[in-house]
Amino acid sequence: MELTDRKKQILKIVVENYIHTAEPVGSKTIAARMERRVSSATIRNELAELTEMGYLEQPHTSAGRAPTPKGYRLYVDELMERQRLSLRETEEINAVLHTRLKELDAIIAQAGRAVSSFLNYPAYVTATGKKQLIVRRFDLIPVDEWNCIGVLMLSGNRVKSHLIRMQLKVDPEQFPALANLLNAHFTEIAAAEMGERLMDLTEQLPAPMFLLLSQLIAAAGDALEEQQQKIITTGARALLKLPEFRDAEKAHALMSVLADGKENLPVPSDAGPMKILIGPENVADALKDTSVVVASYDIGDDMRGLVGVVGPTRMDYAAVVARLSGFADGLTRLLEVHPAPSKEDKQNGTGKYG
Amino acid sequence: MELTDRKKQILKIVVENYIHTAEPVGSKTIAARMERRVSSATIRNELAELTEMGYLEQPHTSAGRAPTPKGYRLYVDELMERQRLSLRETEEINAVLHTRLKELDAIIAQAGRAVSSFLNYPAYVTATGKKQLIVRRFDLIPVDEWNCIGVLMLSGNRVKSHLIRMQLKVDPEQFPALANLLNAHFTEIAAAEMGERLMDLTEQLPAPMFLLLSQLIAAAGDALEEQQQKIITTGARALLKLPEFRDAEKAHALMSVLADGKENLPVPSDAGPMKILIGPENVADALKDTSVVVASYDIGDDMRGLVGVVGPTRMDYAAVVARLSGFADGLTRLLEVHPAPSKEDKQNGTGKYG
DNA sequence: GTTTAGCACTCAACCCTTTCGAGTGCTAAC
DNA sequence: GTTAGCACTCGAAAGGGTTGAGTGCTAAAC
Repeated sequence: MELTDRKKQILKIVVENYIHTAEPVGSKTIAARMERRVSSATIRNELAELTEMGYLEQPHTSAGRAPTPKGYRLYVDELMERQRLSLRETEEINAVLHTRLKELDAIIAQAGRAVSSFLNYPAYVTATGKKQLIVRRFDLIPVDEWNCIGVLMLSGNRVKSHLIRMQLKVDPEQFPALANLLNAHFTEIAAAEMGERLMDLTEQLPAPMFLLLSQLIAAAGDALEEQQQKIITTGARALLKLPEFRDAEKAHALMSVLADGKENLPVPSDAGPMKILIGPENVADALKDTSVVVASYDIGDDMRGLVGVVGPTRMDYAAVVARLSGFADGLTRLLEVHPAPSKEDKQNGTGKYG
Repeated sequence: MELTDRKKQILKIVVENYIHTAEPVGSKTIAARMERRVSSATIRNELAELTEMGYLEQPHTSAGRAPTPKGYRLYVDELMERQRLSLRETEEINAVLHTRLKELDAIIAQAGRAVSSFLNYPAYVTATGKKQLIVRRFDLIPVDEWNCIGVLMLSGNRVKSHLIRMQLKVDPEQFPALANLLNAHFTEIAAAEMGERLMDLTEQLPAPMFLLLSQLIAAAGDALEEQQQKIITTGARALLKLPEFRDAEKAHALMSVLADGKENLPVPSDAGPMKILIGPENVADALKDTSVVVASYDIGDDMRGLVGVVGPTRMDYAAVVARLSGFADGLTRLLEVHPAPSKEDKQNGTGKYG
């Protein structure tokens, strides 16, 4: 038996239809989509042969055809039209990839994963507040005439550094002068003020110097930026174990809320360190059937965050409460501004770069 | 009507049973668990009153009772026994939280999230290889007599820095000497060799100097460590939209494989940059009903990684192939060793600290 | 030889009914 | 106040009939 062009065309139609509907495709549907008009009976003959050849299969006698793996393979290797990405899509992809994660985000995301896998419920973690980081000191380490390493010492004993490629060629001996300028005018102030200060200096500095300075300031501003409000949710998988989410619909609905739930998740509790919201006590409609347990933790002195867990109303409150508060405490300690040297630190005798 | 102690005890039993079974609890079950032996009829009387008072509800006349939100509330506020975490659990929690994420992990995790949300299939990202980062240069910026900022310039133009609290008080003027030692003996070599070199110096240095040096070397070693093999999976949620995973069982099974699937996921394709595995072509049993599309990307010069997507056999191969290769290209470019200054960088005129 | 219309046939999906049993509410006795 | 006993309720599971999309085959048309 031979794989004629018409057979291929039919196979392609079957695959593409099945991809979108997940339903076996019938001869009539195919006939309607064929280039050259043919009757469904003809298609049926062809289908029978394609089935015999192993490219298609029938879930049961009176159903349409679905592709077999062999059928998909042929489709992928020969029939599929390679798509080109639109320019917009390419740009979107690159944009997402280039959004660097801030350090805090990474910690928070990890905490979320940990909580969720510990408790077997979906977890969410937020960080809110108006933390004002300020620069305590600038250092510039010359690398060559185009590059230097900028090192910022920030409030809370944090250090950030990055290689900076200068817009102008710089005599390495100029770097100390630049650093001095930075330290003289731009330390101990909020990021917002830096712009003003820079303006004040416009007239006192030669143009190239000013240019370099503004570049450095911009870089510093970047580093000072801490996410204001970030919500990360993870662990949706855990929901599926629970009988109340047996049907995927419900589970999916809840997960969607969690995934982009920004506004819907319970707000910081004003009172104690721990809050339990049961079913209808939740404000968000989507959570009316679920309970939420939230604990708050401190991020340094000025920010606060929440770790929460979402589950069915019949969640194991006792276990959740205990573990969640353990996590909250752990996070608070982890994010303390002046961390006491921990046992671990002593052991390997170091702080950590990073 | 009064909330007697017995009523409370009954309520507690109902809640705790319901928490574990998700099934309405009947009078007989309760009777069996009561402290003081009573008949099920007595329990039924009490249940009727608890129901009337709004603490319990009946899904239908001939079913047992389940707690109402009000019932849970009472349980949480009064009846629940606060659990204490075992020491082991507390330690586990702290251990997870203290595992800092390496930079590469964060990028990879983010890429995974992006892929999955773009393509609406679960995604996994791996990084494998034996990347040897080496230190190009050390700098130590004195802060006070106890602290300094260590700045490492690494191969691939990466910079890392961290505040280091020294084990001994150090005269700030000693830092340049320490840095010189480091630069003289510990640059341009693999992390593994550092230990040996350090040993070689044992006798040539005064003890305190040696101590400080080893502390700094340990910190550097930490920074050089790049994850060797890391698999991150995300986006399980996407599966639930698909009819083939309508029943949560299937979805959950697949997700479990993904979540800790280390060994089961398709291995790096030796050939081209892209590989499609359809249904039974997969080695792992759990993936026999699903297809996997993987693309590989480069991490600098020595490492490779994979971005993959898992979906039903009827996945939209054309779309997935196009977008996935877009991501792979993007990642390769993002992780290039000598990144060309991007448009973005020119725009805001800076590199970024971080 | 290929294509088409026509027709009998198949079988999952849907709906309706019946059966079954866990669990109730009530009553009367202890 | 507690208990045994019994009739009752109602969801879940199992059986049976109907429906309709889709097939395979045959015989006629191209």
